[in-house]
Amino acid sequence: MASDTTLAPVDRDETLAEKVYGRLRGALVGGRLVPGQKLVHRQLAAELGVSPTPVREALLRLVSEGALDLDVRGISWVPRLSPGRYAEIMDLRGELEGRAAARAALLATPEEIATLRAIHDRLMEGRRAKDAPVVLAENERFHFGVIAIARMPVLQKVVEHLWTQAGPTINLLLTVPRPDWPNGHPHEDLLRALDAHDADAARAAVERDLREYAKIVAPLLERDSGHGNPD
Amino acid sequence: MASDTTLAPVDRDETLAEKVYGRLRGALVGGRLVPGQKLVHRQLAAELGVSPTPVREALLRLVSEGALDLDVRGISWVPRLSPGRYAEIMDLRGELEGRAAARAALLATPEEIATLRAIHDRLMEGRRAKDAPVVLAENERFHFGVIAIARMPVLQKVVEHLWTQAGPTINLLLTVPRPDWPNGHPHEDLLRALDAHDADAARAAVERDLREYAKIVAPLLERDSGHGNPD
DNA sequence: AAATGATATTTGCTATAGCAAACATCATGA
DNA sequence: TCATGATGTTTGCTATAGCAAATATCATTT
Repeated sequence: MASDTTLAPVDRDETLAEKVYGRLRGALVGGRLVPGQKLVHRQLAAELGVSPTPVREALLRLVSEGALDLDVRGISWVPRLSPGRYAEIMDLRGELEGRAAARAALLATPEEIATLRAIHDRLMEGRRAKDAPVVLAENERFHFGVIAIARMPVLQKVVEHLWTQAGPTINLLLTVPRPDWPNGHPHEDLLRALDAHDADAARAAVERDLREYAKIVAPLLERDSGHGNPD
Repeated sequence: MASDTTLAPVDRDETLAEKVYGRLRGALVGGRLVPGQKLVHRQLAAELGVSPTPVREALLRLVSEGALDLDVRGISWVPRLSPGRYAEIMDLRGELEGRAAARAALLATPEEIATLRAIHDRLMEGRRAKDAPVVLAENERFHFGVIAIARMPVLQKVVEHLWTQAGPTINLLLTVPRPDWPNGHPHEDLLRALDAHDADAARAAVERDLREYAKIVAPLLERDSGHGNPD
């Protein structure tokens, strides 16, 4: 996936700042950081065993992506998403991922579809095993796999940022029993649409996926979206 | 525009990093940084009279927004947009700004529309005076004014990032005579659509604006999008 | 003349230090 | 008991220093 051209692997090792960023982003989208939580860069630095500089850099990057809030004093917070803002994020994801799925339906090769299907199988297996981290990881892989097929790098970055912004809400989801998808999992609709090169069906499948997902999470946000910054 | 509620102005003065970011972003969207240009944080720091730290912070923020490229060695470049990538950016802007305009058509008050119209008048006056900086600034104000009416903060941030990414291309635009909009300026269509609360027409106006804009810029990109990093 | 190699410079990354504002703690006083 | 004020700590921001890799410069060699 990385390079199908000649030579030149040797990807430089990540900087510390990138590692810290990756760790924090993982914690966010894994729901291990709770909304309202304060992130103190010196404390994090001590915990991670690095100097404050790369931690500060990672925090500011997350702020610029909208994944963290920065109050007037420069303190980073895991934001409490208001229901309205959450709805806007999911709405945009639906529009953008739907567009990517439509394009993917036109471009997908059988191999790519098979790869996606394998990801979805692992997702379902993780769900049967009630292994939340696996479910979350494979779900993310699935969604970005579709975007990769569509070859839309700008859209990909936008959705990555939206994904991170909605990340902390999923710990709410984990507190509630997962739905059983009486009409079948939307991913399966999407896979069929890709097989059939049916762009409209692909878009509809993604939109249904996100809509049903949001329908579960939204009510859980009501109680959660305080306005202040209690510490 | 900032606070129509009681008390509490006193917005803390910007940090140096924010000032540097603002200056660099302005240079990007004003076309004063040429694609392919290398940005060396220590040199910039010396020019701006600050230490390397806030400059580095500003550069990395722009990188995370996609406005600058970072090569493997950690050097920041003003990216050369490929025609395909430019098209993707404008396509996404069309979709997102179109959506915002549609919503703005439902929400806009007469006062808000009047404000927009004043902005557009200044834009046209700047154009008659061939004052490019004014035209660019008022155009940006107009587009984000529409988004502000729509009350879509997440979308706003996304479009800001897209705007910055497409920024360096406008110096290409400045080399070419501006079109005369034989069918009238799309902004005027949009203003009429807002007046009429016609969401579909508003969306169409924005999409036409961006499409015709892109039609001018795209051919200019062909020659410009080298792949390498000449210095 | 071209290639090679040594040296000096540049440059990004990380760590550290200092400052000022914010915050917490606690003693004092009404 | 509660308010006030002094003091020490925390914390974000900026500057500075050191390191290592990359780059540039230049002398040497073939």
